[in-house]
Amino acid sequence: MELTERKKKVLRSVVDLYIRTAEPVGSKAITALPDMKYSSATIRNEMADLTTMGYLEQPHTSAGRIPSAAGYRLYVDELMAEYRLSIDETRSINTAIEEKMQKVDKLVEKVARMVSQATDLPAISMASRAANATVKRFELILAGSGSFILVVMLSNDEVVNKLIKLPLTVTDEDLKLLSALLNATMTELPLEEFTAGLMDRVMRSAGKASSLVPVIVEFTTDTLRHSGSANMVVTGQSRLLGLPEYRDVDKAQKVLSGLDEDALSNLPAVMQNTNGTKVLVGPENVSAELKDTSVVMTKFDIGDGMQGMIGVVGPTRMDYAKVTARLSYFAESLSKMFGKPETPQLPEPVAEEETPKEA
Amino acid sequence: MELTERKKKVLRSVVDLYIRTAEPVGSKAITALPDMKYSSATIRNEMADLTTMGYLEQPHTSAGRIPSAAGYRLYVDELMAEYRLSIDETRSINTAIEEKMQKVDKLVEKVARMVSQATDLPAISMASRAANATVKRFELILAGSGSFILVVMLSNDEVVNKLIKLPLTVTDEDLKLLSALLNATMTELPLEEFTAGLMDRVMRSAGKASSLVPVIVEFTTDTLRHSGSANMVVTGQSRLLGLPEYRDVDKAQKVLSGLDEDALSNLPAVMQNTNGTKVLVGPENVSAELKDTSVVMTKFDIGDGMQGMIGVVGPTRMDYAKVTARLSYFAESLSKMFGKPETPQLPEPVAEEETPKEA
DNA sequence: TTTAGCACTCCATATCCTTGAGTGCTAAGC
DNA sequence: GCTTAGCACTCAAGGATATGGAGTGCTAAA
Repeated sequence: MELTERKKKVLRSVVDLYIRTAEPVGSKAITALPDMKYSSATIRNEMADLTTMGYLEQPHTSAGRIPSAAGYRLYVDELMAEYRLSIDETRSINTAIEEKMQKVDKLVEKVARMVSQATDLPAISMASRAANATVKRFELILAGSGSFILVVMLSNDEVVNKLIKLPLTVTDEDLKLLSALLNATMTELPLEEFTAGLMDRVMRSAGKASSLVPVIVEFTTDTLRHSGSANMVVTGQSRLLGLPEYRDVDKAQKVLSGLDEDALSNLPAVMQNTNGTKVLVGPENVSAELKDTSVVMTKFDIGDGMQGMIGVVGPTRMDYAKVTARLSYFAESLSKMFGKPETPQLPEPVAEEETPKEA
Repeated sequence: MELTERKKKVLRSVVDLYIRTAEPVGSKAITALPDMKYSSATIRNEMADLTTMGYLEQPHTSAGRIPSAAGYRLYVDELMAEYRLSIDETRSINTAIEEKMQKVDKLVEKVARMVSQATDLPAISMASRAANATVKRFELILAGSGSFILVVMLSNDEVVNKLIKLPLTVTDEDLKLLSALLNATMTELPLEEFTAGLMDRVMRSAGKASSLVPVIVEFTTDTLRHSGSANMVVTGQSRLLGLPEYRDVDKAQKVLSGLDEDALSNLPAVMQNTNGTKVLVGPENVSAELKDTSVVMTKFDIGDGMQGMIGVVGPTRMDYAKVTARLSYFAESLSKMFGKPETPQLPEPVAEEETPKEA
């Protein structure tokens, strides 16, 4: 059967209405739309066709139609009108970002909160470090007799540290020597080369401080191993319960448990080869628990070779146009903010942080 | 009216039963209990008394009784039988801790997940840094021309760092000088002394690197300001929905939104002067959203002057005995693990807290 | 002081009915 | 040919009514 222009128009109307009302859409409701010049009977025929073509579904004989997954897919890909953010919306997103981004180290969490608030849906936010990092530099800082701080700088400019306490006394001198040794032997190495053999060699050269080596090596390999893994936050789950489709507690629980589990761990894989915004409709989704929901995700650039992803989870009938618009705008603003450190037009040192407010 | 032993026994039975069934408890159900030697009429009289005394409530005339907040309070404080953890339970908690604790920096999150799983309720986990910290030491590490890493060591042995990129070239020499200056002038100072005047003086002495000072100072004050603030994670919200009292979506939403908001920010204050485990029943609770739920919280020691708190949120009829037992055991195990400096394979003398030992 | 008995209350559940929105189909109109 | 008015039919949602049963309070007897 041919998917005529009129059929598309009807389909779009059905989806639009269903997104607004969450109720099955009848032929009469379509007729009432401003630029629908046909009678309800004609619409009924078109809707019957769309149903046999698989774009619409009927909960029961005497109900209106609701879009099927395929219907949403078509809608998202071709039919939906682009949503233009109002100036108000862009402004409120911008000020939100400015206000909240004082402390960058909570980036992931903050972004999740903001996105959740902006869309009134649960939001996912994650940042993944660049994979396959190597160590660029070790620093050992004395912190008192018997304890020191290990600082490991990675090739992706990430820095991790750890306070290590040992039952032996170390001097500043010991640490200087040891860090020189570490920097000479264990930098620029991929994870695979951190073998027992390497550790042995280093320990043998380390002399007095050799007992520190295992702790350091363990922490380092651990860091390298987990570099590249994602750091994910989900917030705003309770917003789901405000939606009519989740008045059914069982449904709600299924979805929520799909959200706070590590069930989302393959999201990064799904987004691997995508640029920009991706919409996963219902069954296309990452996990079984989410098969009755949709996920809209988009990437952004955090700089330093790191990537961020933000997304929201909602019912399949969510307002894709609005959500994708807001999400993209978020991603764009964040990319602008973090992606390019090389745009210092302020004499003010531009770190990842902003505006010293001390007068 | 006198609260006789028999009344207490009845009250305990009512609470026990209600915890199990989530249904109002009638006089007959009490009679059916193994060591109840009285008839239902007698029990009825006792229950009527307990109702007028405010320990029980009646949803409607012809229903059984449910405990009031005061009833739960009494139950928790005096009546409940101590729950003894089985060997299985202690073992599974221990292995969970061992497995998951590889990476300490995700402590808070991991703990929340484990506790939530162990109790089948939403869990809260937080770690608060010691308040009123001062800076013990600054370190500046070159990370490439135009960028360096600022490491700030606090008096509570916490270490924070930040990668700073600047549009000017800094040499290793510059950084050495600057860090000496910082360590000479800005360590051991409480937050209040970080004034504009101080910054001016430092900048004037800093010479070539003076433009770095504002960024450093800002980051430092920010760190000090947020030191003492808590780092909180809530997980397992969806577990609530499995409970009969939250089949009502509106109730569920209220509670959930009370959980993922910052509504919990005054929990630390509530726990301030408590040691061990605290039970907040219903209206005693931290926020209005949680007034129909109970919170069980307990502290543990992370070492380095930092404190952790774990807790769960559940319906007022939750199994207090079981929950508090598991929570305490968790807290104890974690204290053992972190409370003392990290001494590889040295058995340590630990914790003087009371020990629910395995049977 | 305890208990058996009884009348009473009120919720929960099931059943039945009505209502109305929506459909598919047919036949007439353009 | 396409479109539309009309009609019979279906089915879920909501309201009203009846019924069963769990539980109570009270009284009087043991």
